[in-house]
Amino acid sequence: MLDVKFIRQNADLVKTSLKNRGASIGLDPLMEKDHERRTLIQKAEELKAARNQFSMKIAKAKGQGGDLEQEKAEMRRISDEIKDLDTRIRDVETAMETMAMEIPNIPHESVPVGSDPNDNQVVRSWGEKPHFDFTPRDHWEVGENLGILDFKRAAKITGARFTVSWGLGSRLERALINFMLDVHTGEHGCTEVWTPFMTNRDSMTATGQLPKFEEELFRTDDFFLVPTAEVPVTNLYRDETLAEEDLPIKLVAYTPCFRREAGSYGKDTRGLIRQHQFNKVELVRFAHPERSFTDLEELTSEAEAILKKLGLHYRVVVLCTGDLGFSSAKTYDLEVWMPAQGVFREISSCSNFVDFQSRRGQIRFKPKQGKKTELCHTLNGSGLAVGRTVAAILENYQQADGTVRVPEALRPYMGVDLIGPMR
RNA sequence: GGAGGGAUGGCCGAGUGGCUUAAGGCGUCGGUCUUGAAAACCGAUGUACCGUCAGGUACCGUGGGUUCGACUCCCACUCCCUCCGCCA
Repeated sequence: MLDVKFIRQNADLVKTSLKNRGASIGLDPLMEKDHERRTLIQKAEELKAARNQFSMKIAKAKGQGGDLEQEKAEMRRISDEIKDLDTRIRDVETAMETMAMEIPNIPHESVPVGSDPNDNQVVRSWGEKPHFDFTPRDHWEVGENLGILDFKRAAKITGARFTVSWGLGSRLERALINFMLDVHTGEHGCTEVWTPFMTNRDSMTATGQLPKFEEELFRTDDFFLVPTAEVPVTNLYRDETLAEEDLPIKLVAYTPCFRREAGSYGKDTRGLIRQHQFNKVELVRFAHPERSFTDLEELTSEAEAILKKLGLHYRVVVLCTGDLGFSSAKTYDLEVWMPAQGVFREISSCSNFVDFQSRRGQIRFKPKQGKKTELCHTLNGSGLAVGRTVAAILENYQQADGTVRVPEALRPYMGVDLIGPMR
């Protein structure tokens, strides 16, 4: 959420931001409410000052045995008026909150202006496309032929867009999770956290999933299933004040992720690319505002490190204003090469939300030299999406006979060099 | 599911209708002392909103009510804790 005062003072900037994002909402209704609110507050505070005066007078008179009937009557009138004004103020503020929640973050100045994914810019790439002497098969075909991926039974147990993995397929999933966590904790200095996989409404609101994207979430009667570890991990410090010297705080968490994928019917219906439930190792940072964009570069390179160790060809793309997520000020997508389809697929998304989430969640820090408490900047990135990593490995490391070589870095975790057919 | 207890500043914690401008402690910051540190002592230290300024207002879990006036009394709700029951 943006600060209403900031919107008021930087209306042009916010309007440009909305236009560049292709957003359809305007600022005028919010600004009108803002004006109304300030007028009402001024009136109410004047009356409250008067009420405090009268109250003091009555208290003193009572001490001297006096009885101020006239003042009491006046007080009653003032109190009624205050109550009325307070109700109106609250209504206006509720309306403003609803409107402000719908305004997306302002893209950072370094973000290219554009309308759709075609305007995203490739920043760099790593590795090379692997060469095949045969026509590479899609990962679901590789997995089903080996008997390690089982979409049919998953559909029977639950439904479409779920997966069962068997044997070394299951082990690959687990190996990747452990491998990623070990790299981020051991080499990147992240602290591992284990969180609830369901959260309440306040947490979903702070990170920006609610109120706008409720149709994307699975829910129980009481809670929402996490669509990403970003939600529980970022909310660890909601409504807390951190110490400046503790920043940046670097966390990493594994969670399953649950997404309805509403509006994506017909897209990626086969394989592991778009599932209702998938595993992800997530990097989250709480950063000092002065260096959060440096933190974004670091965090992105930490996610890249996993792809490098796995020997997977990828490229880094900076999202243009039109493709940028609602809460993000700047996002790099890591796209891994998928030889069967001959395309790069998103496998990680690394974003700096600046103070957008921390304002909603009141995540703050106290500067050392007696300055005012400030909002932290929050960042996160997949490090990586595990299901898509499995897909990438199956496609990039497949061999003519249908077996799949295990990337060097993963062998200690897999216990084998080769994934052969299930017996 | 049943019974009971609780929610006050960064943290702990006192506070039964108007000197609450929220006691006291811890922590933090500054100072004195010290070669330096610790200890001791002295002082400072909440957040947000309105206003160009002066200044003003609000905030003791949330929302109502009573009252001239609510941290304090009444009602409802939320969350946390303890015990019992059930249970991986």
